[in-house]
Amino acid sequence: MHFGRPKTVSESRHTSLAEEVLQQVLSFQHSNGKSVENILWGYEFSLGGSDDYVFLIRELGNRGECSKAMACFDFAVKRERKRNEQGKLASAMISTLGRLGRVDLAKGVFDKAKAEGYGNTVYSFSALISAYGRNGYCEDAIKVLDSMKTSGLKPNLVTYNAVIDACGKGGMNFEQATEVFDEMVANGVVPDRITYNSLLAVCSRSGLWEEARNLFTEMVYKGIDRDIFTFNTLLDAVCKAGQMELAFEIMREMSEKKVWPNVVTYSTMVDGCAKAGKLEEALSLFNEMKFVGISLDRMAYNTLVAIYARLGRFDEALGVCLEMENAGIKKDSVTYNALLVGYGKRGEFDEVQRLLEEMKLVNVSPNILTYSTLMDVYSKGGMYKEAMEIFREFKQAGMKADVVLYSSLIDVFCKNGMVNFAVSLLDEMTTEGIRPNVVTYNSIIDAFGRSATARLEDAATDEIDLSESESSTCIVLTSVPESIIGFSEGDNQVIRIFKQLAAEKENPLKEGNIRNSQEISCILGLFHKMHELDIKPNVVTFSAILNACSRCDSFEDASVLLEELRLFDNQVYGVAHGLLMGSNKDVWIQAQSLFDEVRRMDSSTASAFYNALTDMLWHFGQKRGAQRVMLEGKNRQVWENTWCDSCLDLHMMSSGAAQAMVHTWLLNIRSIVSEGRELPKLVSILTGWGKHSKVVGDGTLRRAVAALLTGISAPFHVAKGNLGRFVSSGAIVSAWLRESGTLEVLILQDDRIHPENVQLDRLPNLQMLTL
DNA sequence: TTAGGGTTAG
Repeated sequence: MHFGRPKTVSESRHTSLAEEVLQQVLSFQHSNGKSVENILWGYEFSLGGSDDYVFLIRELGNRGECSKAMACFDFAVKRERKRNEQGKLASAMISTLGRLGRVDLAKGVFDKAKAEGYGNTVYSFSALISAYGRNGYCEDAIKVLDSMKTSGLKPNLVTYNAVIDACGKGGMNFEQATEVFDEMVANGVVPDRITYNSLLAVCSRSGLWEEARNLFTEMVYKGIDRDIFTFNTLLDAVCKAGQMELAFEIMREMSEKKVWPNVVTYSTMVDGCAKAGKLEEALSLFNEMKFVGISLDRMAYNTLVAIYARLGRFDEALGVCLEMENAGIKKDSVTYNALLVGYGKRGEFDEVQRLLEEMKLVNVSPNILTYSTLMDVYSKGGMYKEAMEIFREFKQAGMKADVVLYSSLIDVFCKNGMVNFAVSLLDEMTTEGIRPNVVTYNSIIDAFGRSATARLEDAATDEIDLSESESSTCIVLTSVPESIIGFSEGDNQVIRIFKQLAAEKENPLKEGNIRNSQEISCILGLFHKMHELDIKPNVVTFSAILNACSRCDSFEDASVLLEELRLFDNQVYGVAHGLLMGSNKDVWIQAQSLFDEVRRMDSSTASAFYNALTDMLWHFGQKRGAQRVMLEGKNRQVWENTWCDSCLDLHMMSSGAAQAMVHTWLLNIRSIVSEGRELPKLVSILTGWGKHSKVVGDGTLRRAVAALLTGISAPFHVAKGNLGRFVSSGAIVSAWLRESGTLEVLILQDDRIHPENVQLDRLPNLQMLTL
């Protein structure tokens, strides 16, 4: 009935008396079913039938008063004699329970309604589908749709819309949602604006921004109006894909179409900017929003708090909290979690403690996100005792671990060289019915890339029960107890591991090479499992695989890993493999388009990929390729570092990328010298001393650069008081650069020789290098 | 029956 037209907000058909009753029921403290019933008895003959009761049920639901709403429903359905009116009440109750997240109760009402003869309606089926859908039970929603047909009912527009919506919320893919869409059309039900909006949401959740744009165009073509939901959902799809230029274009378009951006539009855009690392733009959108007179709501405030907290701009984050509370919105668990992440990641554990106490004081209970966050930041901060306490608290709260909590634990194990425990935990979560995701796998793949076998052998002699393990170097062959998360304190391996980690805190992880075929086969096993579970890899996976290649002693082992990369993504493989084999023109064109895609990601994701790719090339002696990739990254400002005549900043670079850069930079200042110009008085190379590496103080980069400088006899020495800074006077460096042999050592040569590319092997274009 | 936020990988 509302095809192509905006759905009008239906006139509420309740009486004013119903509002009075609502207030009475709401103000009734400590109410149980009985007392709500008593209030309702008092108005039995004055309330205007089921419309009033539907109003009460919905409004009580909106205020989270689940049991009062149920009491109201029970009362109303008992006094109602007409079946269709009882049916209306049932649908309202099912829908309300669905919104409250009480699917179990919704199903109960549905079953009861059917048994008592008023529930066999399209409405109650649709309501149940929606209840399942909004709580992520997509398969149940589809089962209800099927059962509806066997009950002799014809699904209508609302039913199908609810099913498509359920597909989106339950994480179904676009094809499956399209099947429902096709079935709907085949049954003569004409899709409307909401159908399309829900399909758009499916696209948004599966990252299909181009598909979303096609649907949007299809709506125009079919003459279906596009409303604020349409635009916001499309924007969300586009933002989630990091296509921010397009997002801004769409936002302009909506104003032209007189669909005015609202608080959701702005929050979506802000989040998109923030995720793409464009924080200044995100903040200025907030200002714009305030300027055009849109007030921030709870979500918008929380988004803003999260951005400031992540940036470590705590004064501003707390300022926003204050502003929010002044607007009458109390900090909730989302706000607290955002702050906890911010302080935790920066190691400000006193503040973490203070916030935890504050939460308890104002009765905001920690949820699973709070626990995951805390365990993660404490573990990463080396505070294993505290992490263990949080784990205990989490167990005591009776919560069930989810994919993030498992992944976080898995990562802690991986970072501490206990890959065997990590893999067992992966098995355990799968058995528990919790589906690992790409992050879970990335942690473990990355750990294999670092493969700290040495550390694991030490662990075998420790308190943890590894007694059955031979001192084998194959990590996964060592057996671990059946249950790691464990049920009781006594057999809880997580607690034991935390205890052990706390006891041997100062024992940094040694990185080693991938040494044996068993380890390779273990990684392959992981990849196969990913394919089996249909877990899509992402750029982090690719970086981890490339890093693992860099840890392979033999080219043959690396080839096995690259083959896995090929199975995942032909383009990334093509570039990595092509560059490794000695680049040619085609490979470089392919590489350019890959780099264009990487550019859309935030800077740390992008730099990690460039780092991994350059390292792999450098490791296998493809130094010219490494240099080329590094230059590309530099031109695209991947590392945000300083490059000038007096200083080279190598922070955040992998050792391969950094070494390639040192060569390039020295060639660059050599061109200054050969033009007869003078170098600055002091020239320096900054490597940092490992503050930014995963293992504090590790300084792998510093060591690699030191070795490189020694190797080419560059006259730099470590700066006084700064281990991570190499300095020299401009005059000395100039003299060295003018020496006859210097140019030759600076120009990178490939270690591997590829006869097929000989004609392409020319000296680097020095003009290109003068940046 | 439809839209936005907080946790995990590099």
